[in-house]
Amino acid sequence: MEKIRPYSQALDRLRNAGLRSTRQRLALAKLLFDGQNRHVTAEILHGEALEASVRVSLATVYNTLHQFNEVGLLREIVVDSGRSYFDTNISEHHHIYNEDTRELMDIDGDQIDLAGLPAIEAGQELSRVDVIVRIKNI
Amino acid sequence: MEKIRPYSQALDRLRNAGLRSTRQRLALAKLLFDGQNRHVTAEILHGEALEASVRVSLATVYNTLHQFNEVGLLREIVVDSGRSYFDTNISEHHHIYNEDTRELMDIDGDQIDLAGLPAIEAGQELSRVDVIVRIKNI
DNA sequence: GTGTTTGCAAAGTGTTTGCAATTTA
DNA sequence: TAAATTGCAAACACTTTGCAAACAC
Repeated sequence: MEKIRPYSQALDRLRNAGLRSTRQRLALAKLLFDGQNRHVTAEILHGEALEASVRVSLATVYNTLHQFNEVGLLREIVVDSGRSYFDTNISEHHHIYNEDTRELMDIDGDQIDLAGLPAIEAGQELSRVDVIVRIKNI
Repeated sequence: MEKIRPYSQALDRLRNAGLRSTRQRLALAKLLFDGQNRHVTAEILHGEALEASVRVSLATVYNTLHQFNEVGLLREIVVDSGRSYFDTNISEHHHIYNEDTRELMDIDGDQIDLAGLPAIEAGQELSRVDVIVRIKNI
C-alpha cells in the first residue's frame, strides 16, 4: 500500500534521465506518470496541461515528448499516419487500435506469441517488433 | 511462361473494380501493377508518373491511391507518422521497415506465426493485424 | 447529354524550427 | 554566468478540398 507522490516521482524521473527539472517538464511528467498507463498525442497533453492551469506552449510539449521518448521515459507508437502517439508503458507489449475512435490500448507483452520473425541483415539491428490489432466499429 | 500485358491488365483491374478507365488511372495502374509488389507514397508515384511523361496532378494521385485502396486494389500501410505508404501486395502478409532508409519490405504471411490475439469486443470487428519489424542501420 | 473525374490553387493538419528572452544549475 | 530551455510565430511536409473545365460512357 504505497502512497503515490506524483511530484517527487516526476522529479526523480527527470533526474534519473538526466533532464533539467523545469516547471514545464515537471508538470508534464506529473500528468503523464500519474500511476496508470497512458497514450497521448501532443495535442491531448497540451490540452490537459492547459486544463490543469499549467502554462506551457505546444512547441514545448512536442519537445518534451520527444526528449522523454529519447531517454526512454516514453515510447512513440505509430498507428496513424498523421499523428504521433506516445505511450507511458515502456515495457514490451503490443497494441489494439480502434480506427474509428482513434483509441489506443495496450496488449500485454506475454499475451501474444510471435514466431517466424525474419533474420536481420548484417549492418542492421532490430529496433523493435510492433503488433497492431486494428479494429473498427460495426 | 505468360506474357505480361500491363495495359489490358490495368484496364481489367479498373473494370473489375468498377472504376472508370481514365487516362490518369490507367497510367497509374500500369505503374503500380507492373508484375512485382511495390510500396509507394503519393509523392513517389507522382514522380514516377512525371518521369514516364504521364501528365497527372499530385491531387489526382492522392485521389487515385485512396480509391484503389477502397476497392481493394491496394492496401494502405501505416509505418511512419507523416507519410502514407500503399502496398500493391494485397494478400495477407506483414512488413519489415527500415527506420533510417524508410524502406518497406514484405514478409510472407505464412512466415510469421501469431498467437494470443485478444478477443474483439461486441460492436467491433477486426480490421486487420499488422506485424511491423522495425530495423535500423548500425 | 449527364454524371464523373481532373487539376489547380488554396486551405488544412500536425509538426518542426529560428531566435530572443527566460530559467536552471 | 554559462548553458539549457522556453515560447512565439513562421515555416514545413504531407494531405485534402472547392470548384470550374474536361472527360467517359
